[in-house]
Parts: sequence; C-alpha cells; structure tokens
Amino acid sequence: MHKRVTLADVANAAGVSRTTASLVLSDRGDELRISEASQQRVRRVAAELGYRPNVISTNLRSGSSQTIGFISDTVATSQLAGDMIKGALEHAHRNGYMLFIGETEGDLDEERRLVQAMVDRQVDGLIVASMFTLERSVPAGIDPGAVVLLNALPEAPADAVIPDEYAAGRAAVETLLARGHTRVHLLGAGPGRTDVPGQTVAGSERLGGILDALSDAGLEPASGRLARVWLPEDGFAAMRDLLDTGVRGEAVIAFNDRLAFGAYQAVQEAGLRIPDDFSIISFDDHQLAGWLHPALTTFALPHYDLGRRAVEILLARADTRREPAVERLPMPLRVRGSVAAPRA
Amino acid sequence: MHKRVTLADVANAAGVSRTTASLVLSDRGDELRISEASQQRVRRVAAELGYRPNVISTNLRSGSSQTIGFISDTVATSQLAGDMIKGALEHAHRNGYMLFIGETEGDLDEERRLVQAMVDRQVDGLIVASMFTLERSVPAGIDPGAVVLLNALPEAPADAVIPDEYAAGRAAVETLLARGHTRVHLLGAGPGRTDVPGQTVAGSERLGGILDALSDAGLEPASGRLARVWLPEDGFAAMRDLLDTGVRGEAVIAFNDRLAFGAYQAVQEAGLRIPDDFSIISFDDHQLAGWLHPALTTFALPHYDLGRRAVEILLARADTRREPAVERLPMPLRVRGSVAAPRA
DNA sequence: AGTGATTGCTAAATCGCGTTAGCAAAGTCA
DNA sequence: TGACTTTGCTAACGCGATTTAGCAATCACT
Repeated sequence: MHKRVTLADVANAAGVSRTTASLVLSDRGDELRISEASQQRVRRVAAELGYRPNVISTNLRSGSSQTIGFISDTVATSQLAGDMIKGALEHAHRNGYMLFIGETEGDLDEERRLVQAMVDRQVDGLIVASMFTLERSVPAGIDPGAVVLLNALPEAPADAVIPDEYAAGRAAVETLLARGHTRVHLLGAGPGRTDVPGQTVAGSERLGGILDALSDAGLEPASGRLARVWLPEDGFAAMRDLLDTGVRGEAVIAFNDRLAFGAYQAVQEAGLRIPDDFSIISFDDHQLAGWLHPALTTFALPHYDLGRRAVEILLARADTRREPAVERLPMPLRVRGSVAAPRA
Repeated sequence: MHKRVTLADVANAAGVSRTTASLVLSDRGDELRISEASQQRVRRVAAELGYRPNVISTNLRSGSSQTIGFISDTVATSQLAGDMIKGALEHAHRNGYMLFIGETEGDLDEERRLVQAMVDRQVDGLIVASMFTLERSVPAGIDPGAVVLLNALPEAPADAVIPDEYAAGRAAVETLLARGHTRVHLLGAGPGRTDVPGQTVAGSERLGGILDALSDAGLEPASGRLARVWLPEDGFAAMRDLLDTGVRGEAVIAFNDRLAFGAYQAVQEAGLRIPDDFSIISFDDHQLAGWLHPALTTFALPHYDLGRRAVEILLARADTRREPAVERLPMPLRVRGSVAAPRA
C-alpha cells in the first residue's frame, strides 16, 4: 500500500507553499497571480507524483460530499430497481457524484438507520425509491429539501418522480379501441374503481386511467378480476376463469407482465392462440415480455429515466430553489405481437 | 437545513471540554476517569441536541472511511447483480460499512475512472463484479490487497469468489444419471470441450463439469449445440433442431434458464410435453424458472451469498493477512418438475 | 527620493474529531 | 509538613485540503 501523495508533498517537491500548490491545482493560479513558471512546476510535479486530492478532506471543509444516497425498499425483486439504479448511477457519476446504496426491505427502523448512516456521511441528497408503497412521507432526520421520492407519491408536498401509470392506463384502452375492441377484460384488478390490491402506485393509477378512458368512450369493463398479488399463477387462475365463461376473440388488459405471462400459459394450455383468440396488452415491459410467443405488447416502466431524473432534480435543486413537485414520466408503449383486431 | 450539531456544541452545552465530550461519547470515559456526573451530563446533552458524529471528520483522521466500493460491469441485466448487491449491502451495513456502487458497462476507461473516484473517497476495499469476463486482472490504482473479484477468475493470485459452476455441471449430469438417463443432450454449448460461447465463467466451467461427469460414467454427450448467445430464441432454435432429429424421452441440459425457456416453447409448440417427452435441467434459477409449467429444475446461482462472502473476505482481511484465494460457492439444486425418468 | 500600486507568494486559520501529554486539586502516607 | 499518588479534566496537535489576510520585493509615477 503506497502512502498517499498529499498536497503538502507536491508543494514540497515543487518548492512552493501548500497554498500556492492548492491555487494552481484548482485553476485559480492566474486569478491569484502565480507566475507561469511556478504553475508549470506545480503541475508537472503533481503529475509525476500522481497526486490525487483527498476528497474526504475537501468534504470536511466544504460540508458537501459529492455523494448521493439511494435508499430503496428492495433492490432484488423485479429488475425495476436495477435499471433505476443504473440511471441514477450514470447521471450521478457524470456529474462527479457517487452513489451510496441502501436497502430497507420495507423496515422503517432499517430505513431510519440508513438515512442516519448516510446523513452521518454528509450525503448531499437522498433518493428514496419504493416498490411497495403508494404514499409515503419524506424520511425524518434529513433536510426534506434534499430528498426526492422515486416511484412513490409524497403525502405532503415534496419532490417525487413516478411513472405516469394513469396515462398508460388510458393509452392501453385507447390502443385496444383503435384496433376495434369494445369488450375489454381486466386481469389483476377491477372492475370497480377500488378493486385494487395492496397499496401500490401501479394498481390504482393504472385502473383509474383504464376506467376513465373506457368511460370517455361510453364503455365499462367487460369484466374484472382482482388478484391480491400479481404473480403468473394469479394471472393463470384469472385467465382460466375468464376462459371458462366461453369468451373468445376479445381484449384483455393484464395489470402487469407477470399476470400476462400466466394468462399466456392458460390460453396455450387451453389450446387457444394469442392474439387470434385473445388480444393481450400489459404493463412493465418485464424482460420476459420480449421472449414470449407472440411477444407481449406492453407499456414500459421507464426505470432508467426514473433514476436519472431523480438525480437531475436533486442536483438541479442545489442551484435553483423551486416549489417541490411530482413529476410523471411517460411509459412508452412497446408494440409487439399480442394485440390484434377483435374476432369478426 | 438545520445546522449540524458538533462535538464542540455538545461540550459547550455540557460545560466540559471537547476532549471530555469525545472521551465520554466514545465510551472511554471510565478508562480516562471522567466522573459519573460529567458522563451523564454529556450523554444527556448529546441526546437532547441530537448530536451525531461527523463521519467525514473521523475518516479524515483515521484514513479509513468505513466504506466499500462495489464496481460491476452491469447492474441491470440479469438480476444477478441485484441479489449480489443485496448480499453485499446487508453484510456491509451490518458491520457499519456503506457501499458505493459503480457500473462500467465493460468499459475499461470507465472502470479506471470509477476506481479512481472511489480511491479518492478513501474506500477501505473494492469488490469488482463481472458478468462478462472469465479471467481478469485486479484493477490498477488501488492496493491489490484490498480487492475481491466477484464472479471472475483472477489472472494473477488474488481473492475471488465465484459460483462453483464446475460442480454444478457435474451435479447436473449426476442428477440425470440417477434418474436413469444415459443419453444427455447439451443446449447452448458442447459437445466438444471448447465449444463455448464468449469467455464467460459459466460456459467453460459448466461444460467441464458436465463432460467430466459423463466421462466418469463412461458416457459422452448424445449431442451438443453451441449457441453464441444464451437467449430464449437461441434455446428455441437449438431445441427445434433437436426435435427434428426425432429424439424423444431423453434428457437435455440447458446451459442457462433462458435457453431452457426457449426449449420449453419449442417443445410445447411441437405439441410435446415436459418432462414426459424431455427431461430438462438447467442453471441460474432465474426468476422465470419457478413460473414455468412445469417449473424448471435448475441449479441456483448463489447471488446473495456471493455478495455477502465478498464483503466478509474484504472485512476479514483487514484483520488477518492471508494468502489470496479463489473461493467457490455451491450452486444449490432447486428440484422442481422438469426432470423425469427416461421413456421406457 | 518618496508614495502608491502591482506582482508573487505564504502564514495561519478553519472544517470536526481523536489522541497524547500533562496540569491542578484533592487525598494519602510517613 | 513535605513527598507522592490519585482524581478529573483540558490544551494542543494532526488528518488534508481551502481560504483569508497580508507581507516583501519590484515597478510606476510625481
């Protein structure tokens, strides 16, 4: 382990004071009238010695650590977090920031400890990402102005970034209507406005958009099947149930891709085909969606953009003071092969 | 933004010197004979003011930052990284360490920049995780003794943690043989020892284990199909090819679950059934594996343990000096429904 | 020659904490 | 009473950088 080269080492080797070396290396040499000769000497020596400023030290003085904390209630489940982190990471690093990662498993005590640990390390901002919660408050123990919620709605006014689930819900209906469908079955939630599992953002907002768009067209859901959880087996069961009613050639909105996957299995095991016997449209753009036969038409969660945008907001706020706001990012439609016209 | 409470604030409020306050709060009060009265006063004031030590400052003095860097070449693709990070995260946090995350996309320049940025922040150790590479060297710019490779073999002696792919390969064969299979088809690699895509750890080690175990039983692969990439469509194509040979009732080892998924599709679209017409065993335990009908029997990548173990090694080394070593973690078999006895 | 401005640089304080060395007061002992 | 020990606490330095205030030497001008 080499001893680190400090500014003092550089200054000594260059025969100047630490002050001078500091000024030169922070490009304030001209401003403070350090001679060209000295400047070159300092720079050369710094390069030769491989000098790297000790960020910790700078942090201590400045109070800022060029670091952002990213706390999520889950990293592993659903690759959501993965891409979100990636978006956050890249944008942060591009601006000279590093990311601390933490995971709470939904445990509020753990969240408190993590926030604390990050504040102790002087993070400049905090991104709090949620997979499970619809509404939440900004965690205590940190300047609320330095927090951005990700995929969760703030209870009190605060900055937040979420996918525009509502718009995607509307667009799902519009896509089907445009193809000529009028009978739309819901898989995972509905038909009533409150028939939603748990308290996820996705559920209620998607359903709201769907119902509003149907209503605008003077329609109602042809049927709805609430599932407490949204796993393939739940989609399988719900689709079996729908198949048992004898319906064919109509449209299905699955509330996420995992449900849709279960629905595929039910359709295929019944000897039927997508999209001939059922048009299916869904949400998430799970990795799986592109692998199915036919590939699944679905609205993509803009994971990467969510993470990126959260960092942008955080960094922007350092400069400008603005009113906190909830920002909704569009969920782009991935048109693949699971939607066709209704059966004649 | 509240002004932070510093040790000096506590000392003032308690009417003692900073030294005294420091001693009390680091539990050296008895040792250094601070009166019980003063100790209680300091503690009470600290609690009242909500004093939290500034870790940055401690770091500057100690040279250690209670921080570990985690650099991976991909976070998003395959939830591998997700669970690895989770394992690392939890174990690190449990020991009072935080994790910096970085991602290189396989770009060596980016890797250099990230290592640099982390060293600048005085990380105590570095975990370098790889999804793409078989062999790699420890990155430059940091004490090689403070690095643990994850899912990559070191070129020169260094600490590394990898899944025991070779043993899993052997075990896959042994599982099939135990069920009575003697004809084993390989999907994704083989039949030759060098028929491996790219340079992933998984490919060559799994194949090695498979071929050795077959050889021990006096067997050879019944067939092998190399795929350059291991996506479902590649598994689909390879399985179609196998189906065209007319084989039925034999065993298939898919080199990962995505290939196996493609194989499922081919089998089902041919109107055949798993495990009646084909026994399939695979590797990874992708989330998908449990969703298939029948659920896929597969060897799980011990993501969580990999991450956790890497941190353990890193932290342990701070204490004991040992020879660097490559540690292989077992890939547990998830027995599900895709393996049956060969057709009579 | 004397005053003032400019040039080129540096000493010292600061950020928040830990640590070493040591000091004053009280207590103990012969 | 004087020498020594114990008790209870603190002054001061250092970690590595930045920043403010200012100093000595040279130059410009009347």
